[in-house]
Amino acid sequence: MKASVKSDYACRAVEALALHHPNVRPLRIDDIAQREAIPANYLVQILIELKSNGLIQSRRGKAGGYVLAKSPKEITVGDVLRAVQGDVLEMPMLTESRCPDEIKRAWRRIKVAAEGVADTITFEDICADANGRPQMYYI
Amino acid sequence: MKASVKSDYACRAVEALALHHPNVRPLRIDDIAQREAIPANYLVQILIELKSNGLIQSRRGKAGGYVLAKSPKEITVGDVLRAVQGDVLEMPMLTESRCPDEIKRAWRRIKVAAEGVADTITFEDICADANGRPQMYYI
DNA sequence: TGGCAACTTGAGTAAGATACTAAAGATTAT
DNA sequence: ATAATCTTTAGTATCTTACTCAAGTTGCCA
Repeated sequence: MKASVKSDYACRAVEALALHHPNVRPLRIDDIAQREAIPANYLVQILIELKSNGLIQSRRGKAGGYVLAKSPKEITVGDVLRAVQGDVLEMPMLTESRCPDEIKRAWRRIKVAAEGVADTITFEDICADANGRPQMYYI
Repeated sequence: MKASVKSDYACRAVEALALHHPNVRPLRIDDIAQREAIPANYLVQILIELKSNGLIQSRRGKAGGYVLAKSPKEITVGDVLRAVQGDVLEMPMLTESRCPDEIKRAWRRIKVAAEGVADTITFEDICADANGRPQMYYI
């Protein structure tokens, strides 16, 4: 199992927008790209996916750009991962009949654990952490 | 994040050997391949990796094959994943300086959660599950 | 209303990973 | 000896990743 660069870029882009929230002035692609050191032409595609999944909004034309579609506390890392790659943790073997049920259950437990944590971390948490107020991660 | 077919094959192969344990007669590659519906020529490479990581043992020549190197309760899914892919959950962004610390911490939480579960599931658990004695997964 | 600045869309692509196949070599029981 | 087995290395078709690029659309503003 391996996390992709793309999902990292997506999280960093949403973080940039979350840190900018609730400022109404939209952030331009190039601003996000430069601030987060992400190739602008690649970021374009990621932002489109985040938008089509309702996580961010865009404004076209001059003075255009992106803002969050909802508050940072309503967006989780899990939401971002599902937006850019369909699932937090893809497990093709779960739909393969040749994989025994007991092995599937083991895979599913790992998947549930990862999703559970990803769905727990909001971008409010991440912004607080960025500002030196670490969250109570291990309750 | 996506789990590979290879890691699934590896778990299924170890399960086959665990179900055979503690029988001393080794299982042949072709036996495991046929029972688990894994391409034999691919399984060869996986078994070598499992062996070089000390999870299984081999005997060459006639009447050769594979057996577990230790008891099923001493082998976890995490051990198998580390053997065939180096880590339970690879996260290249954790070593990239461009990734902000607060995002890294979020990734690390997901990684720790997945590893924690993977290291909890032993092949004794899986064999018990296969034999209709489901484990207490959610304590 | 013309033009520029921004997002949008779709096509293309180099490099690497994945999931195999194949073959020659080494070892051991009989 | 020889057959059966593991071992090792090489090769490869397909897919995915992580991009680049260019033409199109929209909206603000002078």
